[in-house]
Amino acid sequence: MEDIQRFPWLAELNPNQRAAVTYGEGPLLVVAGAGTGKTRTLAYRVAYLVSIGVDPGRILLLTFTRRAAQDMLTRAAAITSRTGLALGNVWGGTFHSVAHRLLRTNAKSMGLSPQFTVLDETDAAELMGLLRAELGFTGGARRFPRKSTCLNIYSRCVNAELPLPDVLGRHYPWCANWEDELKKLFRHYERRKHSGRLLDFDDLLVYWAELATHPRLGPRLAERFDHVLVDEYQDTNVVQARILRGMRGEGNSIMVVGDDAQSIYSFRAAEVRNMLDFPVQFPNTTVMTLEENYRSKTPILETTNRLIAQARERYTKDLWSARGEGARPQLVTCVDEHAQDDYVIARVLEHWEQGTPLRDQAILFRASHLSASLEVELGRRGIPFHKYGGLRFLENAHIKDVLAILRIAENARDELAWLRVLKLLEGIGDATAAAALRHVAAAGYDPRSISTYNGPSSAREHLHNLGLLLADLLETDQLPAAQLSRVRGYYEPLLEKLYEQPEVRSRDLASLEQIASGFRSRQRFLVELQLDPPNSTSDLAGPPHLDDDWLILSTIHSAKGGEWDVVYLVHAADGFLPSDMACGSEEELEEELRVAYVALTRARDYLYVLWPLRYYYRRVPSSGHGYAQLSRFMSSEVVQTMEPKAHGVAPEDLSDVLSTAEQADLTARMRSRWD
DNA sequence: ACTAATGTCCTTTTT
DNA sequence: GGACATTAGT
Repeated sequence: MEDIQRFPWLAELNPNQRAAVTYGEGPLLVVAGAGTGKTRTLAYRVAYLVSIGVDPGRILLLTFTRRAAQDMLTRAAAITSRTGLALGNVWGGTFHSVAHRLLRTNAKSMGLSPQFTVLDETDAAELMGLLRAELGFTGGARRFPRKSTCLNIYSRCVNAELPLPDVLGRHYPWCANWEDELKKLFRHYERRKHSGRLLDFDDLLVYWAELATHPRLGPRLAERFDHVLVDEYQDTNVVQARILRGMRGEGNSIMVVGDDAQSIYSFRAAEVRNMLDFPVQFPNTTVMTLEENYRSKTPILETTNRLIAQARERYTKDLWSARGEGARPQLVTCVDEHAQDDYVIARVLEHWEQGTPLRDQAILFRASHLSASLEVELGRRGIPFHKYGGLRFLENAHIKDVLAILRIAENARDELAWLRVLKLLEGIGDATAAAALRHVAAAGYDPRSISTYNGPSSAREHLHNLGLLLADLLETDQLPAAQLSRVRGYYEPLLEKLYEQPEVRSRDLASLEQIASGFRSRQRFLVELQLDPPNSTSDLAGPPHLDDDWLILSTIHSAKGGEWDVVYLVHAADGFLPSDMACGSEEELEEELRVAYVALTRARDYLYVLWPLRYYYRRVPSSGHGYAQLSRFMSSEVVQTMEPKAHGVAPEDLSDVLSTAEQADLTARMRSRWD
């Protein structure tokens, strides 16, 4: 009460939220169901702490994405500004980005080179592949696990803190007979990373954990912060939990927020137990729960409550709506994928005509490729949209090529970057690239020395130019965008020889340069790009115009934390949701159910669940004859439809009408049209 | 010895 | 369209 008089904005919270925001000493676990104001609570908490005099630079806010941290800090700043207070420099970001920041300044104390560079997932897999070949594990009678599998196994060992045999037995039984080879591979992987001054994503966490739990270094780090706040705690892994235990010092307090019903990252070794066991790991924890939902109208919430009621194991209770009655969710059966596209677009336009902007409507799907036909159709009809998730912009070959050149300038010991750049040249393959790299190593890793490598004549001029380019990047003090521009000057001529449609790729390089223009140092540009890659087409587009409006397309995973007036879940068929990739165990299926729950709980006013009855182009996993089945999670008892009949008309199957000879005649005529 | 091209199989979610 | 193995070509 006293607090409300001092800070009137606290009256904008409900009593439970307010209790969490103004909570005093000791660890705090907030179990917050979907739409119960989790983000709001964290933002107000930051604002509150700053308002009562906590130094913003001593607050650490850990979130799942960079965007989430920014959103919260923007909201917090808006609140404090109402009492005439600036928010200041709160430490905010993902575990990985904060880890990077801490390791960059503490590299020496951990025995790391301060010039280390970061390997992203594909680079790490590439290194696994390289070592696998060097160690002679490839080419035998028994097939060795592919490089990405090797990395996944390694990564799970690290992130789950489990020994190799356990991981193999539990998740990769078909690789169990390679245990010795894998162990050797991982040993070499560690060595090679160290000699190349490289850290992979997992290293960022692990080194931070080592720093935080070290008997002498840990306490020094912990006393650096007064408050540590963690969002989406249900999706952290045991290394992150260890970091948090280390970050708990004498005088500081820790607050975590999460919802076990929304844990959807166990494929990345996230551990719900982190959240459930928090009170055990942090003695004297206070637990608070938020159950009042401010997002969804009652019929939607009843549906999502019924949906999650199918979960075998669950801790959070049912939510109740503060928003009252509204339209019932609709389960829509479509004849095929095109009918689904048509139906969704028709409803989108209908809602738009009734006043709901496109940006307040979202189409959600389990896997990125499931929106392909919809994207084509939206493009054809001129309806603007932005897609979130599954972009893999950085994994495009031409983007990787260009960035590899910058990475050499940053860390000349990065052999992966070298090999990639060298193998672009004509006449240079694995063996010559490796020889060229030995030449550079012999010159003390001076990148300029590549000029003097006596390679095949077809590549000699390019090698010379590469040396000049690298010298240019090293010697001058240009901004990242200018450096990228130089790199493009070297690379664009190669681009035309290397790829089919160089214009498209060239445009991508232009947007990359656009992104680079936001950075002042090459190191920051490279690292930020790796740790926070563009995740949506809007990240790649220029700044939006005020009057622009666009529809949202998103993977369910990328939609986490979002909410929209109208939500369409498409491809709600067995095999897609749950994904047939995840039907191997009870645990995986449970997680798919939670994925479905995350999807449906994004809706505020209207919810449509759609599934196509028939698939033409893709094999349908469960029933082999082109017909799908409704998602096992979405029975009519769960989503109570008002639209019993199927939408769309299937084209008649004419495959038996023509004889084989007539078919051949038809195709022959089509083929010879230009003769 | 090395590179380039061809063929076959598989295709989730992301820091 | 990518990973990987195999084959053709220099």
